[in-house]
Amino acid sequence: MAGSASALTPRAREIVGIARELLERDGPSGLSMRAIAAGLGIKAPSLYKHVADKGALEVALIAAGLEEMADAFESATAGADDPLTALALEYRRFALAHPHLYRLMMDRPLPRERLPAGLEDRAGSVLVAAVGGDPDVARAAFALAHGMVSLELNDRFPPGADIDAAWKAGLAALA
Amino acid sequence: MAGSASALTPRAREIVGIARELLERDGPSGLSMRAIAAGLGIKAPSLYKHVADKGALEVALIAAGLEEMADAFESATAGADDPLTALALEYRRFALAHPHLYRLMMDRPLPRERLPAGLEDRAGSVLVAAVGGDPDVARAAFALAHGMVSLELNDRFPPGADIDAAWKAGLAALA
DNA sequence: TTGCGCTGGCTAACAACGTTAGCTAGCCTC
DNA sequence: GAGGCTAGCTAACGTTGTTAGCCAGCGCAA
Repeated sequence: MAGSASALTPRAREIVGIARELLERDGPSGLSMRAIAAGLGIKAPSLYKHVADKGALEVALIAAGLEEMADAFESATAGADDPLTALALEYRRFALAHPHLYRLMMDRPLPRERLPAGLEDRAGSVLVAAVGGDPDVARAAFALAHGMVSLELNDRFPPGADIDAAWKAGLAALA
Repeated sequence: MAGSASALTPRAREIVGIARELLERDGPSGLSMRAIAAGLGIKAPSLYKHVADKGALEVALIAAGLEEMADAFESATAGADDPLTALALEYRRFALAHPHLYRLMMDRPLPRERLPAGLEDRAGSVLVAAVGGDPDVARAAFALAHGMVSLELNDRFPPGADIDAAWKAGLAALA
């Protein structure tokens, strides 16, 4: 049996929902099993009747995030006259809208075998298409986008830096 | 060379040294106060006679890493005929040589006020020079480099992806 | 109706974590 | 010698993820 996100029982999906809220509101330190349980009016050990462990819960959050990103990318580039810029805007928008989720998704190796098959490729193929078909350029663009939002989220640019201009310079070079 | 290390007592510098070894060998989960103390043959609470808390210890590790990176960047670009490529190679080399340290340095907001003044700018100015003076292009190059190593460290590229070629494509575009 | 077993709660507990309080052995200085 | 500082110690607290074991309620079958 495949351990994908859609294979979750309804109660497990409730748990993931609360986890998502906690993560987005309070950050990773607020994402404790006891806090999740409290959000459902139950005690922490009861969660283990529905979820294997905290890692599985995080995998579910990651999978949901990847799915949302892929959806957003597809609708952002569909029929856009400049798909690369549209994709970049959407990438940044998603990351800034969900900073804690984005970090959870990106700041560790991907647990590929615990993820639904093909999920990872969905967002990737949109990018390759937007960039004109060259996978090396696509990977550089992916790195540019991830680097830009990662540095922005972590407040790594000097105060007063023109982040829009940096995006523009990078995208213009790769186009 | 007025670094944060000079603000530390000798014993504190020993502690940071053990912490560095533990982090690099066992990753962040191996970096516990008890493990650090054990490496010195003492008990965890004794560490607090020398270091304010674990956060301060991490700041010391981050500062040391930034200093090493700045040194490496300066000697890598000094007299290079292609400073941007030399910088990129050195950036990647450092990150792959110290993956856990690199993540500790980059995966969170910079604690600027606990860091030696000017440290952050040192590496930055090397990059701006290597890129020709345009700060927007420099930030895009920074993002490209950080994104590339971050994705590589987290095994984010598909198996068999030509990472060298992706670097080359990105750098060629920004040059 | 009685009884079986599953589901989904619960309490108690454990190990590991960062951290604080309070004690003390040894050493330097007056 | 006396005082005080240094740097260790033990004991303990609160929090974390997690396991074990118990029990109420429900559906179902004999």
